[in-house]
Amino acid sequence: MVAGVTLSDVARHAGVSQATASRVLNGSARVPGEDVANRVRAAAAELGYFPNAQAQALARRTSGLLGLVVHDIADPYFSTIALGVQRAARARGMQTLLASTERDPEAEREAVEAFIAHRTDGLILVGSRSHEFESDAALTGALRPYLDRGGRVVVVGQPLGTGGCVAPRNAEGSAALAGALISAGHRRFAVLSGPAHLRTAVDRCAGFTRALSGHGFRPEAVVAGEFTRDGGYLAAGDLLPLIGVPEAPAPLCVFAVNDVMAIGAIARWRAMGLEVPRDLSVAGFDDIPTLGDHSPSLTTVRLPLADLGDHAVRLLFAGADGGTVPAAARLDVDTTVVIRESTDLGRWRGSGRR
Amino acid sequence: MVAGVTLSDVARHAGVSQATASRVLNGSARVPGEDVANRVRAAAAELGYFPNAQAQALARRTSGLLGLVVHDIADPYFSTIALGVQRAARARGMQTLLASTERDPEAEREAVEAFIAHRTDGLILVGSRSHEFESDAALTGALRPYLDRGGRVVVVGQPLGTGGCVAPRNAEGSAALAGALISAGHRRFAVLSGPAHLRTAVDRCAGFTRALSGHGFRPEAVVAGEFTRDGGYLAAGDLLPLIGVPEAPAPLCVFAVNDVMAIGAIARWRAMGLEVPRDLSVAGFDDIPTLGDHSPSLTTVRLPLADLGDHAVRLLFAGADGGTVPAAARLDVDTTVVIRESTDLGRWRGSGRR
DNA sequence: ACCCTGACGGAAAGCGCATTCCCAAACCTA
DNA sequence: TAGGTTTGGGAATGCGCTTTCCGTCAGGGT
Repeated sequence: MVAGVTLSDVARHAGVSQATASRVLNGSARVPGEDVANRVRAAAAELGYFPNAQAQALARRTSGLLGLVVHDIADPYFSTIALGVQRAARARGMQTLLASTERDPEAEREAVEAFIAHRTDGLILVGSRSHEFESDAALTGALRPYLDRGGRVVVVGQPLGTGGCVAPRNAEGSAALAGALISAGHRRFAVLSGPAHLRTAVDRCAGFTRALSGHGFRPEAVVAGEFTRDGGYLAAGDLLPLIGVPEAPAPLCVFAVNDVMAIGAIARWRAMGLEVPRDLSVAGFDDIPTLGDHSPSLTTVRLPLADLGDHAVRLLFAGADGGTVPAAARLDVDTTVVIRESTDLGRWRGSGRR
Repeated sequence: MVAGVTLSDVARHAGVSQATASRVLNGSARVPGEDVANRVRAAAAELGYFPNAQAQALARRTSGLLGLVVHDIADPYFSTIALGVQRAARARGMQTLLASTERDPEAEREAVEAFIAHRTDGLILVGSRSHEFESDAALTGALRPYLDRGGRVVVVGQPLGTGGCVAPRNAEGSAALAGALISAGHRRFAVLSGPAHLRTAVDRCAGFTRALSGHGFRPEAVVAGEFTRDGGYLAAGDLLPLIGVPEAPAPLCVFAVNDVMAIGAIARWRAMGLEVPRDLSVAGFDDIPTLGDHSPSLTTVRLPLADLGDHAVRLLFAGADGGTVPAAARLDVDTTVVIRESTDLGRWRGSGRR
C-alpha cells in the first residue's frame, strides 16, 4: 500500500474538523454549508487527497468490491462474461476482484477464501460446477459462513446448493440444436464431450443425445476431452474412423459441447486433410465472439455471454437496492440455435466419392 | 462487506490475548508456543474465522492488491495478458483488481483513481498510450502523487513518462515482417492501420512502411480503422479497389496492425467473395491464441502475450523483494515473425485470371 | 544466592475513516 | 421576549487488525 494524504490532513488544512471533511468529501446525509464545503474541496484538491478505500470499507462495513472467479480468463467464453460483469460492476460504482483458477478446483476455493477475506460485497463464480463431491463440498463449506453473514453469491453455470444461479438452458439448447440438425437432413451423429465430472459438459451431451433418441437417432460415438481447444484437438482423433464411412447416407455431424473444443477439433481434422463441412459437419455451443469469422463459420448454440455477466450482477444484488422483493435465486437463460456453414449439407462432397 | 467473526472473538474463545491470536494466525516474526498456537488455530477453525483483509491492509499499510487496467478484457490480446498478470499475482499471494475501460481514456483515469483509492501495491496499465495530450496528461497527473508516495506503475505498451514499461518492439517487429514478406516475393503492400492517436498503431505502421522503403517499396494505401475486429471489417472496404488490379505482378499484401483487425478484414473480404490468400494476402500482429486455428492461418508477428503480463508484474516489483538493484525501468520485448497460410503466394490465383 | 538474558503473553496505541452524540448558534412561533 | 426547533460543526468512539512496548517468568552463568 502506499501512504497518502489523510482526511485529517485535509481537515486541518481546511481548518475544519475531520467529521466535516468526511461529510463533504463523500455524499453524506448531512451536507455542510457551501462555503465550508468549498474550503474542504479546495484543500483536498491542493493536497492531492485520495480517500483510503480500506479505511472506508472498515468504517462503512462495505467494501464496494465484487469478486469474480473464472476458470480461465484467456478463454473467450470467460473473458466475455467477465466483460459483462465488469461493466455492470462499474455501473454500480464497484470494483472487480478477478481470479482465474486455471480450472483447478483447489485454486477456486483459495480464490473464494481470499475474496471472503477481502470482504467482497458479492461473489460471482463462473464456470461449470463439478460432479466430484469433494470440490464443491469444500467450496460450499467455505461459502456457508459467508452466506450466513449476509454475503451474496451467484454462480454462472449450475447451482451450487447455495446462493443464486444464472443457469443457461444447456440441455434445452443442445436438444434444440439436435432438432435443427435433424431437420436440416443430418442423420449421423457423434458427440465430442467434455470431462465427465463437468456438469455443463454432461448436461449438453445428455440434452443432445436425448433429443436425438426422441427422433430415433443415437450418436455413433461419444468421446470425452478436456473442455479446451486442445481437448477438442486431441479428442477429435478418436472420431477419425467414423468420418469417411463409404456409402454413408450423410456426413458425420459432430456436436462439440463447446465452441473452443469445436475449433480445436476442426484444426485437427484440417491438419489431416479433412475439411468442414466438405467431409463432415461440426457444431459447437456458446457462440463465442470470433466464431462468426471462423472459416467455416460455426454452427452453434448462442449464449448471450456478456449478458450472463450482467444478469449475474443483477441477481447478486436483487432486492438489495430498493427492490422490494428479492428476485428468484435462479435465472434460467435461453439459448438460440445459430446455423452456419459448418453444418451445411449442401457442401458435403459425399462419402461415395472418397 | 459482510460482518464476520473477528480476531478478538477468536482470542477470547481461545483464552488468549488478541495479540497472540494475531501472531498465530499469520506468520508473524514472533511465534507463540505450540500449545497456545494450537488452541488459537482450533478456535479459529471452530468459529469459521476469516481475517478481514481490509483491516489488515489498514494496519499493515499494504493491501496485497494489484491493479490491472486493460482496454477491453473480451479482446484476446488483453485477456491473454491478463492471464499472465493474474498468474504472477497469485504466485506472489496478491489479488488482482481488474478494470476494463472499453477504450475510454476517461474510464481509464477513473479506474486508476479507484485503484489508488484502494491502495493497490502496484498498478499495471495495459494498452497503447495515446498521442492525444489531454488523456495521458490527466493520467500522469493522477499517478504523480501515487508514485511520489512509493506507488509502483508499469505500463504495457509505451512509456507514460513515468513508471516502468514493458515495451514490445513494435517497429522492429513490423519491419521484420516487411522484410520477410518481401523475401517471400510480395511486391504490393497496403496497411490497415489503427487510430492515428494510438501509438502502438502508429509505431507498427511506421516500422512497416520504413522497412518497405528500405527495400524500395511503399504502401499503395494506408487506411485507418478502429483497433478492433469491427474496425478492421469496416476499414477493409477502403482497400477493395486495390485488390483486383489486372496484370498485377503480385497480390496485394495487407498488413493489419493487429490480429483482430486482420480477422475482421478477412471476414469483410470473404463476405464479398474474396478469399485469402487466393485473392490477396494478409498479415497481422500479436499472434493471439486462436490465430493458428483460423482459416487461413494468419501470418503475424508474435508477441509472447502471457509473458508480457508476467514481465509487467516482475518489473513492478523489481528491487522490492530482496533484489538489490532495481531493474531497468523499461523492458523491451522481442517479437517473432510467424509466416502462415494467409501470405502464401503459391496459393494466389493471379490477377490475370480474374 | 544473585543478576542477566531470553522467551513468551498481554495491554494499548494506532492505521484512516464514518458516524453517533453533543453543543452552540440561529431560526421560528406565539 | 421566552420557549422550542432546527441547523451546522466538532469531539469522540469504533471498525478489525498489527505492532510496539512492558511485564513476567524460567533458565543459566558465576
